[in-house]
Amino acid sequence: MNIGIAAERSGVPAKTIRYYESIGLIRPAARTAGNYRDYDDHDLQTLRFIQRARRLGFSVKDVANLLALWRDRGRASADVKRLAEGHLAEIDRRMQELRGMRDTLLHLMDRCHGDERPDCPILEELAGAAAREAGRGHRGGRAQH
Amino acid sequence: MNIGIAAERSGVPAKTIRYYESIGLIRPAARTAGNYRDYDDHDLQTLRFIQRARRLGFSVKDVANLLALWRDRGRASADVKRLAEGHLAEIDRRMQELRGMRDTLLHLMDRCHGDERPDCPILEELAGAAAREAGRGHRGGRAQH
DNA sequence: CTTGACCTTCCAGTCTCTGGGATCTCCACC
DNA sequence: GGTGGAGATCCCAGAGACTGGAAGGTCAAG
Repeated sequence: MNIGIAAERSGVPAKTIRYYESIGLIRPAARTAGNYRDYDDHDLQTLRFIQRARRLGFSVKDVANLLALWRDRGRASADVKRLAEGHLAEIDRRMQELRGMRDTLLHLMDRCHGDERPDCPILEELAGAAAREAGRGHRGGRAQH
Repeated sequence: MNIGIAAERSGVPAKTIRYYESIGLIRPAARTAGNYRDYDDHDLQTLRFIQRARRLGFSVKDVANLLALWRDRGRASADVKRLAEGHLAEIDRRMQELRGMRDTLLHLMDRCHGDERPDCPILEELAGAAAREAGRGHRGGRAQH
């Protein structure tokens, strides 16, 4: 099948399939007489595998490893799980980071009137209010970092 | 002061300061006779402002807007707050996305033995979740994209 | 005057695509 | 057989936000 059909059926855009081939994530596709890439059901399965892994946030590099494990009938499931654990840790790290940002941001926003007046705790804090407030003993000026 | 000192005191790496200048986020620094960039306390304050905003996850583009609002004594705090709200929404969106990945990943990992045996639900799901999903939740038309 | 830290500029690479342009091939229809 | 249009090919550039490295200029200390 042509790349367009493979794209449609796998959910991976044709452009991205070519890109994956170019970086070696997937093997070069078979070619027709007219030099079109020619995919079969097996390729489709691989493409779908890749798409699902990417949707779970695995990097392309991780996906390459998962793919290798998938093809290796003698793999230990521990190897797969270890990879997944690493990824989970990364997800947790990113969530933690976002949570910290969110908390600080909400705190700042709460104290900003959000009206036509120019005074704004958000800008003040970004500008260094924490230091000055700490010096003056002004309340509520605690920085997260 | 030299860029190295400014970097140290602001927490923004020298390379990044040059980068910020190159993209117009900060104005070109003054230069010494030897063509070294020369920063004063005002520049330092700007750099620190930028760093705090970046730590809160604001994009460089947003930071440029925040900087403009900061310098505009006649701004309305509502404008600042609106920008912050947009950013908060983006943070929430990303957290949601990560939470979804995390949930799915955890679900898969729970069912994987993680031992020396090769059978692994993580790989199995990546390889064929769609087939089962199609059986349960029918997808009417082919993908449009 | 030499040494070495610090500075300069510019180019390339990261990561994962995505869009665009020029050109080529296929297929259905007349 | 001709034609139109879809869809294929290739390659370059850009996005976001830096980061590393090369090749060379400047400065203060010894």
